[in-house]
Amino acid sequence: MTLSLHERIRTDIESAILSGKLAPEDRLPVEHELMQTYKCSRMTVNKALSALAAAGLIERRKGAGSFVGRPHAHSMILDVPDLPVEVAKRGHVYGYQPLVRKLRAAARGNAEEELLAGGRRLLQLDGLHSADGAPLAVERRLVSLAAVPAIADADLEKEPPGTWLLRHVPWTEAETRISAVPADAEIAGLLKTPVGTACLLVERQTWRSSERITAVRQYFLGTAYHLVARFGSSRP
Amino acid sequence: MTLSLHERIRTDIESAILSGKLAPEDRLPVEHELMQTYKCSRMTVNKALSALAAAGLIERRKGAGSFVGRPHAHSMILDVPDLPVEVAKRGHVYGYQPLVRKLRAAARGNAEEELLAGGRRLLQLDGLHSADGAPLAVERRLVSLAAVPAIADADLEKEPPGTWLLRHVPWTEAETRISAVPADAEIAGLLKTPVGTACLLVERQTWRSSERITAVRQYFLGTAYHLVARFGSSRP
DNA sequence: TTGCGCCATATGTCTATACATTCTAAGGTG
DNA sequence: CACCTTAGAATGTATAGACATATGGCGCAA
Repeated sequence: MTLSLHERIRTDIESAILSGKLAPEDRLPVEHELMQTYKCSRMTVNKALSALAAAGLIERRKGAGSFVGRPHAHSMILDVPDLPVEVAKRGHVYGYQPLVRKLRAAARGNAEEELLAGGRRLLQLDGLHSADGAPLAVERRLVSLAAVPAIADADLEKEPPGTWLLRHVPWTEAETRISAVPADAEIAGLLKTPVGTACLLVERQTWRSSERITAVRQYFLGTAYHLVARFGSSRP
Repeated sequence: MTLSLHERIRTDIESAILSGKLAPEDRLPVEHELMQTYKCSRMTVNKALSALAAAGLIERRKGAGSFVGRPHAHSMILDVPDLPVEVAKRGHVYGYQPLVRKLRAAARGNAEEELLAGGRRLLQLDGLHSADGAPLAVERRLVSLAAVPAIADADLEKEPPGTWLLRHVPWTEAETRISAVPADAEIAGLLKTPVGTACLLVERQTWRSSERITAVRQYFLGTAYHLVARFGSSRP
């Protein structure tokens, strides 16, 4: 794979930063210097530096120069795969079993639900994900009918609502909260595991602009599932 | 805030996609059409579209055109904060208590440890993180002396090794695995909690290029800690 | 009808230039 | 010495044009 010139400039600087040759707060060569180093026009250099700035690796200050950003060790990329896809990738047969489908108003006094409902009704969708017939996760989902009226007519018997939403509803923002909880009686019963079993709890909310679309709680069997986050070039 | 022209083109198309006016797989106007619409040069249009492509909102195919991408939930940004900072931010007093500091060879037959050691010795560093005096997490860490010889002389009595490494050792790649496990007798004893309590297990490995630096297992008290991942503009 | 090759189309990259905007530092003035 | 002005430096934005390269459809030939 031959890199284009601006990609080469970009990766050169990138590796200088990642290897520590360029330390945080260090000043980068100015555009004119890089023009001479690589014998190219300023626009080419600019494209490389702008990309690095967009990626958060460097900070550019008009009139002052370009500087290496502070290590951003604090963020990694978390893969949040669609469950059916993920289960299939691990070589198992995926199954989804709907448990509850209920059209209802937001619970009075529950601020979360009231925000999600936006004055209209909510669709509650609970279900059980399984792999090779064994329970994998229990899901409790609320969908705002104000934001997604079409879901009232969707066929959600075989396909989990998360997959349907992913395919039909564009969203702009999401937040996922990950914790560990013991299974209560109901969860434990559905997952066919003793009460108190360690479960990975994934809570996710989704927005389109400032409008709330859906909120979901997924209880994964702790020993059967894990999440992976990465930083840097993907590793097998 | 007045947007520059390429930003305006970018946001115009962005909102057309997010509002659903442009559906996934739809074809965008070609660059020459956008040039006429906005009465600008091709480079300006190109900059806007390239930014959208870099953000994953659209897909560009040379010779074919630009198309709205399928919504992908596949990646979110996971905040992996430095524990002392995170605890302080929540208004608690952070504490770290070293438990084990042992220079040893890789366990024979343990492929993970042998890869990490790279033929030389490992530094094992176990410790307990606490918030307001209450146990928060147990940490079991291995550091490759081949990669980080300086850590043999570091003062790790008050500062956890993770924080020291973060500040002194540049790394290029990391992988974090998140799962839920029950506390075994040892973990439970350290965390002052019953055996079997649900713990959030965070396993992280770090590389510099292809050299392994450190591997750590952190067992968090499930009810006392959670991780957050985000997609989209930061939300309070 | 099928398969191949060509060409118009559309994006990818790069150049050279121009002017705007913002920051820094030098130098002069009170 | 403190303050203000100003010139230069550096990035931000935009233009117009050139050539490169991948795509897909159309027409021609077997």
